[in-house]
Amino acid sequence: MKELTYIEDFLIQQFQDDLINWFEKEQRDLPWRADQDPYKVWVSEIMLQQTRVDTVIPYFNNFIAQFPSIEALAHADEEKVLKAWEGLGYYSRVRNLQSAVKEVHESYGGIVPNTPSEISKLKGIGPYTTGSILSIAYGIPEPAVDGNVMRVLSRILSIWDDIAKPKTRKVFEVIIREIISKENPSFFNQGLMELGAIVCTPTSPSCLLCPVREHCKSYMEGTQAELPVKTKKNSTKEVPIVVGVLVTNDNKILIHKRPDSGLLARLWEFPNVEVLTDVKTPKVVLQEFIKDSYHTTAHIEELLGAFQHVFSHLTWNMTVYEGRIENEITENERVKLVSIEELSQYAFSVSHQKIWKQFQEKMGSQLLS
DNA sequence: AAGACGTGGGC
DNA sequence: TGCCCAAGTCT
Repeated sequence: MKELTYIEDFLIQQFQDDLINWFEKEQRDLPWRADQDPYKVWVSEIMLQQTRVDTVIPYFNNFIAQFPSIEALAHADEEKVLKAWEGLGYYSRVRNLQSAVKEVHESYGGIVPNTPSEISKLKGIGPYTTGSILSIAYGIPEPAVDGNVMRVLSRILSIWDDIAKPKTRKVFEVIIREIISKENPSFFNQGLMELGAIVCTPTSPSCLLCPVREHCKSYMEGTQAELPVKTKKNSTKEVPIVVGVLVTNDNKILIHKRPDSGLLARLWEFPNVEVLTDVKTPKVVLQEFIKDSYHTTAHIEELLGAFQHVFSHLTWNMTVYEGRIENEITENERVKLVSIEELSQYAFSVSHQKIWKQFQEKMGSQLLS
């Protein structure tokens, strides 16, 4: 295997010892490190996907307090689960997590499986999460190759493959299988990630503080700032959206649940529609949308504001109006009229939370509950 | 393989 | 301000 030419003169045993000793001494005190409960390891690994540690900590504590076990999450109301994830992003993660937890509860007697083939069949568990759960919760020497690991190893071994390419992950998995500690795969994998998080950072790595500096080829060559090679993605598309915060005569707010798949699936939001024309004004587009969707006439009062919301792959250019509607809307699974207090029980995306905040600031005391 | 899928922080 | 990033997975 040509990948292994990277480690022909690599001191594996000494590298493992240096890395693991450093991790034992310097690891951060994080809530998911209190024990190795496979369920908690699992929840933390899902939350940490593409998400910063500091962001995850309060979500993790709250989530485990509400859903402390496989059984608790398996039986939980999806609405409450989504609410516990509100603001974390990538919401399909939590729907897949609950779905997989139900599968473990029903098909594995509530025990997280400990083989790569079984665990990787669960929804939301890909190659990285398979390796992280198996190594951290069960001490099984499987590679857990994430962005940190690719960055750290590309520097240590001077690997110039583009880490943005899907196939590059496999190169690192082959190498990890050769160099992973069979005695302590948990600390080996976590050590590599921790090193990437606090020492071998994307920009300006702290090489002088690095416990494995003497093993690092790019440090020897002075190329650590050029690695890893990572091609960048395309810029995002802009989508104009018009939104209405609509209040009934008895001060209820109209909210709408998003579809079961796609962007922000199953989250709640204020009525909105993409503005596909530049002939009609956003206000007119909104009025027609409300008439078609809810069979009621809205009296759009004034502009609440206009702002941008940037996602990873697109940007919403939002125009937000406030308005009044007659109290004759038929509620159903996806359309509800809620009081101000009730509204806080529903999970909203951040963009619509911002809208609600603006609305409350503007309306202030006018809306008494 | 490449694009969908969120958000907040750092420079 | 704008761009890149942060413990990926699914289609």
